[in-house]
Amino acid sequence: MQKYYQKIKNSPIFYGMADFELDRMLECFRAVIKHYEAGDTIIRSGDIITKIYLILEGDVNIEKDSYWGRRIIIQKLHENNNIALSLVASKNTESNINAVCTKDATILILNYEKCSAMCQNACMHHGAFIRNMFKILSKENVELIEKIENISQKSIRDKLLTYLSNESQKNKSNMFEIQFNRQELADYLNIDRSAMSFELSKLKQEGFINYKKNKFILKVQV
Amino acid sequence: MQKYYQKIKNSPIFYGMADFELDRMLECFRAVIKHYEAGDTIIRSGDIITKIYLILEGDVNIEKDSYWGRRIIIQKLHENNNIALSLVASKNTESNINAVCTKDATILILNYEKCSAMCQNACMHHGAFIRNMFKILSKENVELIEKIENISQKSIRDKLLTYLSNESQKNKSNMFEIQFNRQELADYLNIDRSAMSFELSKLKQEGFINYKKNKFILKVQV
DNA sequence: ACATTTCTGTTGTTTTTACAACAAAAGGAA
DNA sequence: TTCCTTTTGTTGTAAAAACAACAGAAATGT
Repeated sequence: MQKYYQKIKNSPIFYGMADFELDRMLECFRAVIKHYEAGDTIIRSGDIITKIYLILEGDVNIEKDSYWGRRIIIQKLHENNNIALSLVASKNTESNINAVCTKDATILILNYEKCSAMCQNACMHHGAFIRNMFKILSKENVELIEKIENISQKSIRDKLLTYLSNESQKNKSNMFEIQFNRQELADYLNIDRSAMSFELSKLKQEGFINYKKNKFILKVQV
Repeated sequence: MQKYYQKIKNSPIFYGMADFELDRMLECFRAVIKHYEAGDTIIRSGDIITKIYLILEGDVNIEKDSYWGRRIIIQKLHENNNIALSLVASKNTESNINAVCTKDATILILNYEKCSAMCQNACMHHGAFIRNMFKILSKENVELIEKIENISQKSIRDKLLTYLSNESQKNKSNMFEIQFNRQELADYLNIDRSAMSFELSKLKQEGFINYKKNKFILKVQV
């Protein structure tokens, strides 16, 4: 635990807490650290989620299997992200998603149920913690809405321009670097990779954008 | 305010509060009630959101205008829903969505900022309130993920079957009634209405489903 | 009951996308 | 460097969806 203390302290979910408060919380939550290898399933669809998972290292995908085989990537999570935080609040709710480790990961696991039952009123730090959770969930909400906006566009071109425009706004610059490679971007936008590459080429030719690998320049105000 | 007291009391955001607590909260939050007519814009993209909006009556759409004209419906909100709750937590964040009244509405507006600044520690009911908000946001999160699942399917048929299957699960029955009419369902699933109607007919012919108006029977386990 | 409006289903045509197969470029390892 | 692997770009074809236009059904108002 000591090895990861700084990381834990700097994570959004413990934001603004002094060391002594953090120590108290970790104890109260029965915090444990668990390691997962790429390919491991951390949460399986159907599991009852009663714990909070904080990614300290590694990558995790939130996926959903459709009944006819196709796998949908809902979110890609990294360091400092929480897994399935929204499922903790709705008690005794089965998970409807899988959380799959895609890059060797270290996860901090907090027994939220136990703690919230015990110290809802007693533990003075609980209030700050739940406010942090609320903020995290809010942010996630905004991101999900953004994803819906992106994939709700009706053509590949519109999806790309909307996505790039959103990224540009977030970076407050018309030059920015994206987090996805081409296949991942296609998965995120729910389109065919080759068709997307073709459309990117066209957009470049027509002077709307420029790019090299993951660095993009949005030349038009969309 | 008295006219809507029971509605307010029974809303999820004030869940579990006694009358005296509710009174105190409403005062603390500087609660006001505002009426909107169908067509009114309640929140405009660019607004800074510092208040909590609770729908007591009427319908509200959360929409996003794409830069090339098309309007995307992100969510349809009704009685007991909160508008843009996720934007309140991220302080000083501009709204990136429009909230448009689609059926004459009565909205309870709470000055969250003022209250949370004043009584974060003082007001003993604030804790319960934020836990309620957390739960609401969690639920919304789960619904957004479900929408992403639905619209991420690659064919109209798969979108329909996924949506119907999810509805069936929620109703714990293979017979259920859906909340959308055909045009609204097509908007929600991001597909063309007529193409959707055609696919529904095929699914009925092939024996996968049966339906009459908004009542559906899912005959297969998908 | 009748007229009018709204909602739903059907069909043909055009446009867009997915898919497959391959080419070119970039990145790593020996 | 060279070989091999991974990523990205290109093209033709087949499949799917959007679109438009209309017909029939259901709901609504008078």
